[in-house]
Amino acid sequence: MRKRIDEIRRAELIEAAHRVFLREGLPGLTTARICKEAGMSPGILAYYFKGKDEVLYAMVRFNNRLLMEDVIARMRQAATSWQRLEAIVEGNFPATAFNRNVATAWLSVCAATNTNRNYERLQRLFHRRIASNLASAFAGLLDKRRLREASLSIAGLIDGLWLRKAVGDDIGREEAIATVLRNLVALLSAEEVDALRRRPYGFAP
Amino acid sequence: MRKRIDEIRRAELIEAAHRVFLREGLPGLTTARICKEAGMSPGILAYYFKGKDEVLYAMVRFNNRLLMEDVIARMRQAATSWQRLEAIVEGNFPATAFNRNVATAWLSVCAATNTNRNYERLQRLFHRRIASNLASAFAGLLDKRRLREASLSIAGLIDGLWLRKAVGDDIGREEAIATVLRNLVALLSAEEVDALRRRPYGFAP
DNA sequence: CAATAACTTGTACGATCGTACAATTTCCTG
DNA sequence: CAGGAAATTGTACGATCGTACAAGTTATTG
Repeated sequence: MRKRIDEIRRAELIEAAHRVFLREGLPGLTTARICKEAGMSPGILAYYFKGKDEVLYAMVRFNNRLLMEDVIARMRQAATSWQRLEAIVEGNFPATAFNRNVATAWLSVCAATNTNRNYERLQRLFHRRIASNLASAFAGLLDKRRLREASLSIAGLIDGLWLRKAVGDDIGREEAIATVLRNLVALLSAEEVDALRRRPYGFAP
Repeated sequence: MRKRIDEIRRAELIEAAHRVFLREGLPGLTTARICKEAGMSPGILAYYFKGKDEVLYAMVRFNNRLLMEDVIARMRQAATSWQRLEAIVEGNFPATAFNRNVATAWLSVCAATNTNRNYERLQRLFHRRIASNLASAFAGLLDKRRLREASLSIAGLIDGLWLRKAVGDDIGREEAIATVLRNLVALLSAEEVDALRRRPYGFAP
């Protein structure tokens, strides 16, 4: 039973940290507030974690995993390469999460990447996953140069729209998705778009 | 002579704050470090500024103004609408500033926008300027809907590429500019691009 | 050359944070 | 029901930060 209560408490603290993080921002995320949010004593954090940084790391890791799993689930339901691309884009703008607080939180983590090695590793992994997913959807259709161009454009635009959301721009989820997909279509020729739409998932070049 | 030394010291402190900011990040930007960087006593900051926040505000404001003036200077040299667009894009990736530290600093400011009203006002103004510049370059060519689409894509992609730079992605200035311009061309029809290239600056619809 | 204003220094105070730790309570087991 | 391990509490310590302020130095002016 020891293992059980351990993981329960850790999960509770991580969830509490997440709520505080979204409400107070990264500078406002203190150990005392996390414990209070979880309804526990201020000292409890040091018992289940090595320190504050470990909680943060676990929190970011958990949310990245959540987003990734959502994207993967969407991709599994895709029948064509085009639907796979839609799944990637839509998955990167979760309906319940595309708001200013979440965007700001995400931005804070990116900003902290420069000083915190753990964050950097996490972000790098996260970005590689997106690039890998895009590459699989484009597989065999684009050469290396154009794949890089499309990936950078799509991934960059997704991040950019999140950033605009963070600074208060009035962008809706549907508009964000439409904007990315519009750019995606524009970057490809009509024949390429048609090929993506016709090509079933799992197509090997 | 009072006004003179006042502004000199203020400028020195702002410059010192800027250097510390780029080196240590937003969390590492302390009053003591700013003063030490400027070669002054720790208490001097309170004499020339109301507090730390005012220094930060002045610093961001100063750098935004610098970037804006560069963009405007480039736009003045443009002979056609297309060159105006190039000026906007190139001006948003300054050769000496498109590096990871600057990108991280910029990101930190965006992340702080949610809690700091002054930052929010500054960022909002900054974004309006870019939107306004883009609108003037597209004037008469695109209707309201497509203007919004193009502005959101271009401005979002610019911000997104800065974000990728901040998290360590290996993106060069030329590649960033080329990516944005490539998307811009893709979003327009061949006739529209041609019209932009032919149309002299100052064209009235 | 004073004397008054402007400028600069160094320090000290209060607040806040992360963390360690002894004390206390809860829970399980033999 | 004991008794020891696990879990939780509350506090206290050191470090760091922003700011205020008295004291000291420099410059200006009558």
